[in-house]
Amino acid sequence: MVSKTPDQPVEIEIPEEISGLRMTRQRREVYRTLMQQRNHPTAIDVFMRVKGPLPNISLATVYNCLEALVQHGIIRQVNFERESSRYCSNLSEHGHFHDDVTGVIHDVDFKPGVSLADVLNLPPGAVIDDVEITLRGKFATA
Amino acid sequence: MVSKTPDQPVEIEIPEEISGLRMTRQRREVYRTLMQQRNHPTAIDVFMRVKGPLPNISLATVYNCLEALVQHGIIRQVNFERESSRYCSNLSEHGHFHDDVTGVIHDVDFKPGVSLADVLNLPPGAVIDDVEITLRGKFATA
DNA sequence: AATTGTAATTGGAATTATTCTTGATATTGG
DNA sequence: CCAATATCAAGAATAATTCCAATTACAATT
Repeated sequence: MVSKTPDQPVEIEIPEEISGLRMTRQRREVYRTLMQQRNHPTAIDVFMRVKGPLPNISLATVYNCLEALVQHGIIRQVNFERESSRYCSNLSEHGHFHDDVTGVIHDVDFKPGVSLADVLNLPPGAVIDDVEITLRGKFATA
Repeated sequence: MVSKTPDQPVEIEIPEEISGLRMTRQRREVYRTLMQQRNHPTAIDVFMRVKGPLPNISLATVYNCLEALVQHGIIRQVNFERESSRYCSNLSEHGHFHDDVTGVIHDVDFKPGVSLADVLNLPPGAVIDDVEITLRGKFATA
């Protein structure tokens, strides 16, 4: 049995509906996974994890759930080059730093008060709906 | 024969070797295409275009050439979400704005004098090797 | 100019991530 | 409860890209 030690990830309560999307059992587990596993899992990562509570779920359903969650703005889809998409439940505007040595992805927040227009020469009249900032590199060896 | 009208795209001279990469006929044409066609073509776009001067070139070769050119830092590969990769010969650091209405991609330059670290809370010790900034949106209707 | 070794190219098969299709199940409104 | 609708599962299909084995081109050397 799972002991509910304090400070351990306890079952997260997820409402019946989020942003107009009905939470089915499958969507709930997919979303719960992303809430708990903050390391930007791929669809397959999520699939393997969700198989615990829902052994009969199919990969197609995981893809469907992820898509539905993305469409409703409940999670974000993150792409690195042409690798498998990754998903994250951190909705605050942020970029991603991909450590080429370990493969770990770190969220990178914007400094408060800066806007894109301060940094980029946007084409006049452009209305930005979505921004994606991805960095690759490594950590300096002490 | 081709008339060399001034201001028209004239055959671009491409040396025997660039950044240590030997220029074969195929690589030369692929590169020439990217120099002339600045609208971020996909591999297939390049393939179709290069079939003019080299009717027997294969798609695999186009992919090989593009990869070789990218590896040697002669061109850049640009990705939007999970769409086909696009390629561009503009090596100056810049981002891309994807117009969702027309599909056109616009280069977006950085304002002079700004550095990433001014804008982002980079993880301490992170050494950035590559930056990708992609924007999606549309143009305001006058 | 022939020879030889290396690198590049071709064409097709294979792979990978993802999407689509279809029939079965579940869920909700009346 | 029943019909309408939405969701799900399983596997087939697709699209982009990569891999592979067999030529072919090239460069250096004789």
